[in-house]
Amino acid sequence: MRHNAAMLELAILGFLHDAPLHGYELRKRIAALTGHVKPVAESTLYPAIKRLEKAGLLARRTQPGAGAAPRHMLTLTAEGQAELRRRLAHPADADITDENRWFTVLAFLRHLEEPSAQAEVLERRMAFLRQPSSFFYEGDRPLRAEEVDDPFRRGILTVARATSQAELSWLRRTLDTLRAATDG
Amino acid sequence: MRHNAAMLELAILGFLHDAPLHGYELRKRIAALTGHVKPVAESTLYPAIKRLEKAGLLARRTQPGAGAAPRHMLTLTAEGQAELRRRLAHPADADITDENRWFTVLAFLRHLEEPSAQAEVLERRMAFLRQPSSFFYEGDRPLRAEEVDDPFRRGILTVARATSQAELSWLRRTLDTLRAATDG
DNA sequence: GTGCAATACATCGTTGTCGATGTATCGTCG
DNA sequence: CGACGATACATCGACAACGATGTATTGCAC
Repeated sequence: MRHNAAMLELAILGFLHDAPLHGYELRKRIAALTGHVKPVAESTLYPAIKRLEKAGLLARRTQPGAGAAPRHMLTLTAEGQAELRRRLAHPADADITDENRWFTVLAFLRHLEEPSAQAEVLERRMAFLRQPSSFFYEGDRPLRAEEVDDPFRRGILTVARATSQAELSWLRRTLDTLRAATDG
Repeated sequence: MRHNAAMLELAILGFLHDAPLHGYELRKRIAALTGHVKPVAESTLYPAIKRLEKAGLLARRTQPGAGAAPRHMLTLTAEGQAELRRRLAHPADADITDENRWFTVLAFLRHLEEPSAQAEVLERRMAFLRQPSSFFYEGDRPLRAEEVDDPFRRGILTVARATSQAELSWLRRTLDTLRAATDG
């Protein structure tokens, strides 16, 4: 289960948790979710479906094609639902640090039932965003935007800073709500 | 030259343009640049160096190791410099749309000599950020944060919006400066 | 004096990615 | 009626990613 694979599989499991879908429709939904940033090829999606099927996480029933060729309606099995929750509750480190992958986790995090489990995941992201890290260093010291001469590198730091602040403030608001839900 | 490979190769060429380095040092710089978001394994870096060497983009000279094992000092060849500029001037679409890859382009964009060539690349990013795209759709219409119920999906849209606004304003400022440099 | 971390590079095997290509049906436009 | 695009899925081959593992040296701490 390499880098992107985890993300793609998570998206498949997540979408199928909402409703049974066939591959082609799944493909369109994934394209809408991540396609404008990082498109997924058909020849990547179908093998991924097979992997998940082989692992018993989803089942397919062939239906006469509404439009054209026969459709393979895909349904999440009980194990599939359990696996989805496991992956959402305990994402790999790269799922927390890589924005693309993190957004995929967020897109399906509502499938975790416990607000406290959701909060735990958000807290991991918060810890990552809070640690002082840069893209450029002087020795071991992370450089701030003002200390970098190159305007393009300053841009990286400026944008990263704005993103991180916006996300931290959203995380704080959302965690407050989740904690209120747990206490109440 | 698949997905990540392009980004990794660009980083190698970019760092070597500044100064000759050996693989181990290269690895540390790449880790600083992108490692906290998306780490690169040693066993990915060394084959990448070999690919570039084989393509004649860089040359190596073996030196007695300062610390330990013999170092392979890597230098960018003339073709390597030309290739770096080519990749910077004409990035693939995914280099523009994927934030990780885009940041890598930005980190080395100063190696393009012409301010007008730099401006062209920034304009491609601006065009991408300006087109109305979401992560969630109702039919074909992109949904705004306020229209989405799920708090986590709202978070995605909120954060993406803040990033995109911060970056657009930085892009406008920087493009103004670049245009002033071209006119002046 | 020996284990351990850091330096520095390499290879191997498994798995994932993706472009190219193929197959088949249906609707529609001309 | 013939081309074309959308629907719907599949296979193949080349190549990239990466964990595991290996090799070899230096220096430091215990």
